[in-house]
Amino acid sequence: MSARESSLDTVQRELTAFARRARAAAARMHPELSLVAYTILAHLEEQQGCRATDLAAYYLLDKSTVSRQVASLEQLGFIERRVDEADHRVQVLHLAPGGIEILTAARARRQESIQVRLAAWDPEDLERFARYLVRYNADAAVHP
Amino acid sequence: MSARESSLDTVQRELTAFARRARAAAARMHPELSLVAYTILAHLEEQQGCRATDLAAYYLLDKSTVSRQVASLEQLGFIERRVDEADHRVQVLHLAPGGIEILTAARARRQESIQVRLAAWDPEDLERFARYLVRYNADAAVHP
DNA sequence: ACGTTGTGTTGTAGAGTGCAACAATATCAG
DNA sequence: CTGATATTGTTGCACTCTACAACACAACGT
Repeated sequence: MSARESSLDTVQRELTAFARRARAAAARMHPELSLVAYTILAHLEEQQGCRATDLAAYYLLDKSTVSRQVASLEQLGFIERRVDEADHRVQVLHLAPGGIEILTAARARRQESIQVRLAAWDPEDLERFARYLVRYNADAAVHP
Repeated sequence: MSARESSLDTVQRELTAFARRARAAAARMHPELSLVAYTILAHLEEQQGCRATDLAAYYLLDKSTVSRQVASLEQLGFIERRVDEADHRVQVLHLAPGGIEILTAARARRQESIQVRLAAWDPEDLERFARYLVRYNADAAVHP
């Protein structure tokens, strides 16, 4: 096996292992907010004015799944749905005050956890790791 | 926000995004093998002679969940259960021929996909990325 | 021998998901 | 303008994954 194949193999294996643990880890960190819910709220914070269809496309979810998640998040008072005036089929999603609050709390707990976990990392390693992850996800979006 | 905090934030966000997509991506790549099933088979290949309890601990799953997954995989002919002679409570799990076959096929498809995705990466970047992921997962195992 | 601990199974309930069918709105061809 | 088609989102349905609780069985300690 070449060095390149070996690296690819490692990347695949480690990412798979990570993905497998992520859901349970998220549930432990913030039981009140599932990984999907957390992700949607974080996405809405980044990109104010998101449509449900965009979320479905980005996270590879069925539109019905997103529809239910959104309905649930709205009922909990975490997000608001505003009908787009230009296109009455579209609902534009926004964070509600309650959503901002719980997102902030959940993220703080996640950050605390990751800070402990990566405390021993050099700043350069951390920065490079972050860049690699961004690049990987960008590549994954192009070659799904 | 300091550079370190910014990097931590990016790592967290990108890993979350990745985790969110992993399941659907796996389902697309090998519909006959769920992400959990694939992970268990790969784990068994690496570590011949695994106990169900070890799998549960490693992947943060309930023992009942692992029990059902294992039962399903055995019924499909992908793994074998052998009672440990030294401790009759323990079932040692091994890959069956069918499991080796389907694991090989699924991994090939995953590798093909990841190869396309990371085709433009320099070997050094790839190698560093792989090392970072290994280190991250090791840290995550220590600070769960 | 008996209580405790460890390993795995089964019952139950709930969340997450995809597919198919549907309603409402928008767009485009004629 | 009108009707066909496409887009956006919801609902019904079935299935998987999952955790928790209760249990059975084996092993280990006193």
